Amino acid sequence: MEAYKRKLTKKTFDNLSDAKKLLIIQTATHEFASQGFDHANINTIAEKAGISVGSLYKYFESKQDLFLMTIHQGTEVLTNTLQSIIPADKPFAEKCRDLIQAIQKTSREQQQLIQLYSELTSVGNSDLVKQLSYEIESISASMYSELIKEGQRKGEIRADLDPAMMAFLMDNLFISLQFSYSSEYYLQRFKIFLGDDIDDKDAFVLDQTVRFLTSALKN
Amino acid sequence: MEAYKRKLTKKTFDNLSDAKKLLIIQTATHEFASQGFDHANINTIAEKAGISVGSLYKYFESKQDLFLMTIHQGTEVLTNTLQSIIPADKPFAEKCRDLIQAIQKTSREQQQLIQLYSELTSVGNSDLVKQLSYEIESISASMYSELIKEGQRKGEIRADLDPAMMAFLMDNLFISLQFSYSSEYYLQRFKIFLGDDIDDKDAFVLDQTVRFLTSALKN
Amino acid sequence: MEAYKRKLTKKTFDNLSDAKKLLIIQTATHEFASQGFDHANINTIAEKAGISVGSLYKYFESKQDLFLMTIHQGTEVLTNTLQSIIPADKPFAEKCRDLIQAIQKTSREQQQLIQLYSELTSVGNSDLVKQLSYEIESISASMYSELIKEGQRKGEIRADLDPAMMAFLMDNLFISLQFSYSSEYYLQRFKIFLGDDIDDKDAFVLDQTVRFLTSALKN
Amino acid sequence: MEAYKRKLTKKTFDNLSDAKKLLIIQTATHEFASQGFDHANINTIAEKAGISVGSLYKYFESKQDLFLMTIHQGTEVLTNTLQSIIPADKPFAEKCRDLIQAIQKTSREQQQLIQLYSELTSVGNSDLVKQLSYEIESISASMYSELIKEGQRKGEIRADLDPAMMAFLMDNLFISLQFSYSSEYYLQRFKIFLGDDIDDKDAFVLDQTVRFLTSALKN
DNA sequence: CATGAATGAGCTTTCATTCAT
DNA sequence: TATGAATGAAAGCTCATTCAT
Repeated sequence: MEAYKRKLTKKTFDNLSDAKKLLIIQTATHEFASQGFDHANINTIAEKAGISVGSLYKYFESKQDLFLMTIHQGTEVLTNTLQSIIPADKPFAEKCRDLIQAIQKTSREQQQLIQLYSELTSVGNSDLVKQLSYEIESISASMYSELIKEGQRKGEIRADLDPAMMAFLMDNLFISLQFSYSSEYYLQRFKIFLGDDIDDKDAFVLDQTVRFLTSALKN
Repeated sequence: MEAYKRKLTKKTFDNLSDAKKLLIIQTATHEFASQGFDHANINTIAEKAGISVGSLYKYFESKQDLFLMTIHQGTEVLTNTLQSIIPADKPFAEKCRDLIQAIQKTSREQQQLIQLYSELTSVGNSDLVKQLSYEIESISASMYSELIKEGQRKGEIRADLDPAMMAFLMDNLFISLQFSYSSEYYLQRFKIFLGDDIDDKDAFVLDQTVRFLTSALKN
Repeated sequence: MEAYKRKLTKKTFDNLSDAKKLLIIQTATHEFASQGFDHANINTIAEKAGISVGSLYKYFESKQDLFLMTIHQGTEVLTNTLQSIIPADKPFAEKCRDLIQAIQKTSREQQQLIQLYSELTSVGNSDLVKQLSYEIESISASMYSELIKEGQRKGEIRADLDPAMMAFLMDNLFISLQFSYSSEYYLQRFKIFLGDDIDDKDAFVLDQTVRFLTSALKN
Repeated sequence: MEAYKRKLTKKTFDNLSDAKKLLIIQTATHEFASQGFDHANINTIAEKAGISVGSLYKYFESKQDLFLMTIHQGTEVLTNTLQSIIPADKPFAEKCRDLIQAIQKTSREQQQLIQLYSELTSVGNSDLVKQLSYEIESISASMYSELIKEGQRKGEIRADLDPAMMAFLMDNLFISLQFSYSSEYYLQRFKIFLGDDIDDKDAFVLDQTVRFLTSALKN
């Protein structure tokens, strides 16, 4: 899995000023998130970022690389959230609550990042995509897994549950929730299940999900 | 939501022999599932189905309509599975087991249908897409919701849980599982969480998921 | 010019009931007039006329033939108007007035026919078009020419003017006026010259055009 | 009417060398004039002009814009002729003669431009078409109108004739004459009225038309 | 290094006409 | 004689990528 490693950006991009790098990333993120990978337009991105296509291709090998880099950047933002919640010294149930609350908050604030992530499937299955998905998913996998194990050590979580599998199920719930708050299609579906006033129901959704999750795992 | 209704196929398609209809649906399903909506090629579909493009456009208004029809067809297959499990006279836990087992089975057998479904987001948000998504999701929504309510009536499921919300969380888990067994990207992710030998772990996944779910809801 | 003669309709069409013939002609006229020759759709015409395309092609060799037939029919209507005005026993000036008034009236009532006529140029230059245009134009040519000659015999019109040439100039004026009342583009132009309230100025246009024309020719 | 203004060409076209611009304009003019708007082929134009379709679409938004640009260019040529004749210090009758002579000359030399103009109607009625037609027609409208008014001030033209209406009638005659010398259909018609030896009759046509026109207007 | 003009394959959709029934 | 399903060539337009300046 680790075998193939390639940088997503060329040195030329790394040498850019932070301001310019940020501008390019933001522009690309916006375009990919709003148009989807296929309909995103490289020329438009270059224009909106105030650089030439020629330069863009000096910084990135291809459209795909640019896309994957925006994902990579976005993931850091999301990972940081996990890092700030999971290691805390709190009971499992409270961490669950914090995580779900964070999802509700970031899904709305960082809508584009979630939308980006859900475009990953459109891109085909190059080695690069595999590498990236590994980077992304293995972080969640190990963090949630650790969270479960810790809960089991502390006696909060049943010992007959497999930590990896529970991490997987938790992540499934969290990803679904993220999509439900940010993608148009999943928002639709959210409303079909719960009614149109989703945005007034944050507390309800939070409460019920915490109950569901803690009850599922608790000793 | 019900206001706008349009047939996905023209009468000319309905008049076709069952064999021809099936061939077209299968060909289109395969193309859309393997290439994604944007990269699917109408000319290729026509050629592989042994008809002319002209005819294809006599049967369907547009590429989008053809796509949505394949989804519609596919959904029926999946819905049938639900219909055969949920009304049964069994305890809730057993129905959960049946449902997850069905997911494991159909996700592999009907891989294309799941892939198709995950393409729905690429298509934009026409009224037709909304109508279709409503058809699809509201069936699951109501069936799972009923399942929960029944469990509550029978005292199997805690009364403090909201049936609609629990239906939503269940469906989230099930959809995630479906994707994990059929989409390349989610399969990757599945393996990152649980190791490469996914296909040998059906029983394990089934068992753990049932535990998780029943424990989450049980009284 | 007379060399090539071919019927525009097949015997099969002639054998149809008058009602059916009329329906086909009206439907085709409407489609060609509103869409233009190129964008007119044979299948649509058949459908709206309540017959099959197959039948339509039994009645007419081609789209072009159908079009030319509608023109042919339309011309008769317009020619009738000339026939009713020119032979009358009135002074030249009054006939001019009658002609222009007729143009104002029929251009609005039979808008489609004029629009049809202006599509003749789009059709290319087959022998059939030549034959048809000859039929149409030679009638006006000879009638206006006779009108002038008669005016000259009666001493109403200057003898130094060539009747054929004057007929040509008159017809130019009349055709331009017809277009100005029926084609969208020429109506625009009409308004640019005379202001937006064209429809309130019939009397004015009539009066000024009669003055212009009679003064141009009078002895 | 002036409200909506859009450039017909993109900056990229303006930046081209004059030779290249001219080549593109000429190629497009030829294609549109010979094939008509609908049958003109963008790929053919690009090929004949020695550029790629991609480039053509970098220079022009659409087929329609390319077409309208060729008209716009053509109009300038025609307008220049008016500008050189109408302001001269000559009697009205002589200006008429000059105008008609100019029509006979340019209609043959610039046949394509006239054919182009007669295609304007095929294009539908976008705002762009309206804008362009306004540009074209209002120039003739005001110039002819001024010509009449000047004639009235100088006592050459009857005071009871409305200048705008007379300008309209004059322009009708002139446009008809232009078409008669350049469009195949109208040339046919010309010959039906005057006989096949049109090209030997320039002097005759000129003389008779001047007589007609001056007599129509003179005091 | 930066630029941005140029490329051209590729794709959806239309519609006059045919012909088996 | 009537039908209408089937055909398939044809055309406008897009956009990732290159490369001369």
